[in-house]
Amino acid sequence: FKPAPAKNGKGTYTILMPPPNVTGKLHMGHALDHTVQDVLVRFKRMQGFETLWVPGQDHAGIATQAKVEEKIFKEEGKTKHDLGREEFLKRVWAWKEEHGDHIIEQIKKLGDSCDWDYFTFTMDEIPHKAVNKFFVDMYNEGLIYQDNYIINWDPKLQSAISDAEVDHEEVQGNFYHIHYKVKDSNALLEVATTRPETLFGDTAVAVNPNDDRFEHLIGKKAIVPICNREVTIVADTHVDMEKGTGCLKVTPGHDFNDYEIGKRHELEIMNILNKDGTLNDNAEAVKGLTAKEARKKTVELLEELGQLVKVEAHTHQVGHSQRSGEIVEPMVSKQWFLNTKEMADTSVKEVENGNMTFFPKGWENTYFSYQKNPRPWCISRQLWWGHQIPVYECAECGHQWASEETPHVCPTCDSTAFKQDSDVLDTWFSSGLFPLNTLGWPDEEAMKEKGFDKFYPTSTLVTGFDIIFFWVARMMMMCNKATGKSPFDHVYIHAIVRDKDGVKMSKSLGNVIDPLDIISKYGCDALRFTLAVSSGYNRNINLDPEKVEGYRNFVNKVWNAFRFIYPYLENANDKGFEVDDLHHHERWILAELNDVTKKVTESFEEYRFDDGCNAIYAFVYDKFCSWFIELSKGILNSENQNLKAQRANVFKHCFKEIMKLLHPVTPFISEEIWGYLKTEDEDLLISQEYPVYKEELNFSEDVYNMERFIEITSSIRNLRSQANIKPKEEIEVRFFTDDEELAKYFFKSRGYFKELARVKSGKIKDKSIERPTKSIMRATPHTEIFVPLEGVIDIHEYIEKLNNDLKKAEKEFEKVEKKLKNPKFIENAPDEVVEEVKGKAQGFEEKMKSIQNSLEGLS
RNA sequence: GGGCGUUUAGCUCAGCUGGGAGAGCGCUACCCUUACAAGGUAGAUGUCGGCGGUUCGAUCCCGUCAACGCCCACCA
Repeated sequence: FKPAPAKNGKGTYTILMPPPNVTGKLHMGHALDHTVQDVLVRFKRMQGFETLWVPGQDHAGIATQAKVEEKIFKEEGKTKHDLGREEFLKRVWAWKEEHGDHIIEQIKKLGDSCDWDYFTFTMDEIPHKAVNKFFVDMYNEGLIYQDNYIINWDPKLQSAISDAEVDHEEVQGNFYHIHYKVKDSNALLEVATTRPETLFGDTAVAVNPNDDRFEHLIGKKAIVPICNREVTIVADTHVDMEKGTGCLKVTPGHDFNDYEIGKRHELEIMNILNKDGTLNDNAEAVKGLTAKEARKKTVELLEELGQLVKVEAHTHQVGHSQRSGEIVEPMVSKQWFLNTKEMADTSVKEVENGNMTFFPKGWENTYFSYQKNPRPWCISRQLWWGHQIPVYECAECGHQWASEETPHVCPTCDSTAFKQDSDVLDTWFSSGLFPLNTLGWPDEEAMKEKGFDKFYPTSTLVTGFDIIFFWVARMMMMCNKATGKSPFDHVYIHAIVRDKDGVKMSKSLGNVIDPLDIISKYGCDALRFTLAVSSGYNRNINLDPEKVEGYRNFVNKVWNAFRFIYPYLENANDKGFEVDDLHHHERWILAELNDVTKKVTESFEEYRFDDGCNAIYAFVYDKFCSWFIELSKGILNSENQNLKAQRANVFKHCFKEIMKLLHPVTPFISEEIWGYLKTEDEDLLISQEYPVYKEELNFSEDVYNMERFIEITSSIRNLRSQANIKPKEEIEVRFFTDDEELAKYFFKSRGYFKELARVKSGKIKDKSIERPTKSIMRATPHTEIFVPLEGVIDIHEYIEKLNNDLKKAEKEFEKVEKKLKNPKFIENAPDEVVEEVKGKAQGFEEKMKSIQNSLEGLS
């Protein structure tokens, strides 16, 4: 799994594994994500690239801290504050040591061929250094700053969270219409709000400056009900005259819009909430209540005062914390921010100018939409588990500075009485540097050792669309800022795995499919093949275990095919084969193998795993097993040692190539079978060279003939089935064709018709000869096939069948004939298309004639 | 409110720059045929969401309508 020097003039190929959380448990999403990556890595490795797949793990600030807090409270009845920061962190590390490996062990069951020596935990020393370096650089550039700003507050976690961590969900609420009195006037302002309890934090009422209903009141004072505070009536264009009552209460401390209005009008910001989301002293009348309780109480008080005009039902979007599920409270608070304006610009440009490409391309839009209007990223979290913010403040002189290393004294006054900021950084701040820190950045020695210059920028990032902003965009921004280069060339966004009905899997719905269960039931290769064959440029994969079963059967088919061939391989002499000596069936299968090689390679290179896997499946199942093996049985069981040896050589060659083609997708079975096929000086399959398309193996004439052979054989079988002829019974068949070349080929293939369709004897004549009676027939565009009527068949049914065939042929004929009669078609269509259509018309006509003749003979 | 996507066989989906509609699963019939019944052989099934346009020709390009889904947005 370690990078080996590149071969065949190839370069390096690097993938970073999206690091699973320490608290994580393996799910289908991982299985898909890792299957795709492992397919790519094994494919590129075999192609000769110096290939590195870097695994890692994320410390997952909030999730981990919450888990450990819960455990301690359950077992000891203590909170983290009872233990203190230092002791609590010790406990988290202990938990991590004990349980952190769980998901890693699960991942290994998927067959990931990543280099575990590169394993990086986001709280390791190097990532810590990276975080500190990046932070300090940004701090010194002024891009990281501390500010009082309105942020999303999670009252349950009691921490700020970023905009991206807020999900808006539809909630059934009410529109409360409230009367605000106007000072020195009898006028009443009707204000509509969904959150009456925030009126305690109102510091203005706003109307649109162009709204003549309220024009005369602008600049006057309104009186906030219950607390009777006087606030100014301001004019602001943000107010929508059509919406609500056209009159807006302004709560700059607890609403993002109002905050902006407040800034424009220099309004006072009033905080009415405690950290746990309850109302504080500033809302005397509802103090200590939760927001929900306070809302009820406020409405009651308003009713008593006669200032509640009406209540209307209203559905609206309310922000919920992705982490805790709690309703998020906008709150003004002192936090650390990263100004991402320029970084976002750069990361957008990098995609626009093609330095980084999305597959499928459509995801660009999503990526852009997140970054066109970036707001400052709130990076501080009021948690303990994570990278503590490397900013220090001196108690003596008040100096604040950022430092990569823990300082000994204050740089301005030499005092030792300084304190580090107690907040930690958003987990994504360290994940955003993952492409750098996994390769040793910023430690020069580590960078050298890990080959930073060789492996950075990485090649492909494989992930789901849900973290395009969280992770992809942040890596683009931060890594570009740090190095001037985008962290990857390609981003492949794969689908989301859903249940068979297209419903997202969730614990509560009980529709979760556990990859480990699937593996133990059907095998890892079957799961991998299913996921790969389901992955292209699609957005959803509806995973039905029956589908996995189907591909398990395919893996089994491969095994059985090998089991059949294996004993014959002792005839092989490992000399390979001379192209000139090849039997036409051998040329055919080699040409087909050559084709599928090309198709698979091209498909994998553009992340069309569906196309690639389908191509292998069809080749192995239909071409190789159904036809080549069947066609070979005669030779394999014959006494002709030369032919047997050559066929064994071809078999061995094909099977080895098939194992190589399959290896990226089904590494287990292919490596196992390879063990029986390889020569002594050949190494493991994983390090073999991937098959390459060769022009000289493109035997198109043999492919053309074989297609005819298959067509005729199937037709004979069809007739047999129609006449209820016993499978073992041998029959006489007569062919009529005017194509001399074809006739020769059929004659040459007579032995194979016998083996595959139980044809006892067959005469090949041209169409001028009288057709046999007491027979049933089938027509192709070039050949008529007659089988004597042996069993009992329903003559009416047979006539109906012929009529059906005739109708089909007529329909097809009419279609092409219509084209040919259209002078504009002849004039405008390319010559080759016209020729093609002419050929088809002729073929259909022949077929029609054949069937008509036969029908006439029957009547 | 803004944006994006999807609509093709019973189900899940593929159809690249326009030129005779495909796969897997499922279904039907017959078969323990000497690798494979987790199999074999044969077979049935589509107004390519509706309407209009461009074109010699449209599943594919343009317009429009409809249904479904997703994302973003400051909770009046």
